[in-house]
Amino acid sequence: MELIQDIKVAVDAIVFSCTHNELKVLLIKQKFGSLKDQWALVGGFVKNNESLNDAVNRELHEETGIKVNYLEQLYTFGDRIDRDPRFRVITIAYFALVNSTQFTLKAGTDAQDVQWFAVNALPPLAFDHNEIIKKAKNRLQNKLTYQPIGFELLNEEFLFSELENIYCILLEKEIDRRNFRKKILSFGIVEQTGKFAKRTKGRPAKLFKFNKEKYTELTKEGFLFDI
Amino acid sequence: MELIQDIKVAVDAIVFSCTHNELKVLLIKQKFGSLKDQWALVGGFVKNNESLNDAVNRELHEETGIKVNYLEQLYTFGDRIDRDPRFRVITIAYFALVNSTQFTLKAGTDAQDVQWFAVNALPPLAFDHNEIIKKAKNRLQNKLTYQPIGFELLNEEFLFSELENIYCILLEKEIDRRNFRKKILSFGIVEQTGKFAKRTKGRPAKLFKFNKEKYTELTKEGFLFDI
DNA sequence: ACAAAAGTGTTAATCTTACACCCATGT
DNA sequence: ACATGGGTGTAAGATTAACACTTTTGT
Repeated sequence: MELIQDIKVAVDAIVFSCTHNELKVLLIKQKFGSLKDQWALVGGFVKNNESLNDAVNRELHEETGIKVNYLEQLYTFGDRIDRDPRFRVITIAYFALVNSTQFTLKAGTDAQDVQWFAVNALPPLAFDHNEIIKKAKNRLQNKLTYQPIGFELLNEEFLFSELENIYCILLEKEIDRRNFRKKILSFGIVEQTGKFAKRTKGRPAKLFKFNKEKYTELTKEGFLFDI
Repeated sequence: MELIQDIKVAVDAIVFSCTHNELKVLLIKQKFGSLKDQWALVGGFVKNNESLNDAVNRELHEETGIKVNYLEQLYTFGDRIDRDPRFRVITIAYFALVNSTQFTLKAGTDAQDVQWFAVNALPPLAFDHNEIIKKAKNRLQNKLTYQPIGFELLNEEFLFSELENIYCILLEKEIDRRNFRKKILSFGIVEQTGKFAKRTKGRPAKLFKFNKEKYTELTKEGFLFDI
């Protein structure tokens, strides 16, 4: 290389949750810097002695304090060389799933504000973040059909109607309640807890939980989750 | 950021082909530098004013001169901070498919040697390249079942037996010839050319080709390729 | 005429889809 | 007793899987 390389490396997290029958994404507005007053994904620059994974987790912790149930690398955005107008930045985007009922949002020290936004009604975001979220949503929808990640958006103990709802909302289509239940149960990776949800209306509903160990084990034997 | 960020950004390409009933990957041995005398993936540092995509294509061109049929971003490796002992490097890995009968290998200016290696019998490679190839092979196997990329390893005009062979080898399992043909043809994305392959033994075989436009069109209507 | 690879159809089994009524509880 | 959401079974249709013989050519 003739010139010294001068490319900054950032990470960004697309944090999804599902509430009020909508898929939501977590955005922050920063107090200082070029992103002041602009909604953006949670993220920041990677430190020299920090793995990429550590970097996302640190940013998530510093800026929002949430605990994610699932995190995976999505894609590295670095084809538009002016995606950040200040200087050349590539960003490694991660997508995360959380159960948003498990905590209340509190803005971190650098953040002016943190909020959930419906993915289908986003404001204009910093840089190429709208595009990044689009890609993440796409990956989430695909992945949902061939990996049991829907559970990560729910409480550890959940109702079948809640699980069904996740699939309805995220895949944006109707699902037959009976067939869905039959299929999921036939996999043998969801089990009854023996408990019932107290409710104010209707028949009390059984609480279920996802058996991740069982799933891992079945996967080794060639089992394929497929909705 | 307190300190100046000092992370180098590289790209690497895992180039697959399929010959002699084996999945092969393209490796190079460099003339100079720390990689002298060690087999490694095609790759190198990204230039300041160059997109990631351009960087891979440039490296492929400079180091090997091959023309790939398919290229997609695989994963960004940056969790082991000492994966390159010299300094911190993250690499964005791309996986590529080529039809290796379309050209003969010639080492580029910086390369001492370029060769195809059977994926199941690799020598020890530079850095974490063995691990990267493992991930790429995995992705290839998965993708093969839900996207029509097998064609990218073949000539534009191919025999059904060749296509079948690709699937057998890459998925490492037996395939029923009759069912396979029926299924592929039922998709309507493969068509006869009207030509026949000259051959020295056995009945002459029809030449087929993949209709990519048709596939793109069908995809828009919700068609899912699935083997 | 034989060896080699290509081409082809049917049937049983499995999986998927569509569909509607009863159940347990709170008010 | 009624409103609400939970729970369940069956039959028709579609898809997949298993399986073996005939065809065309070169030698």
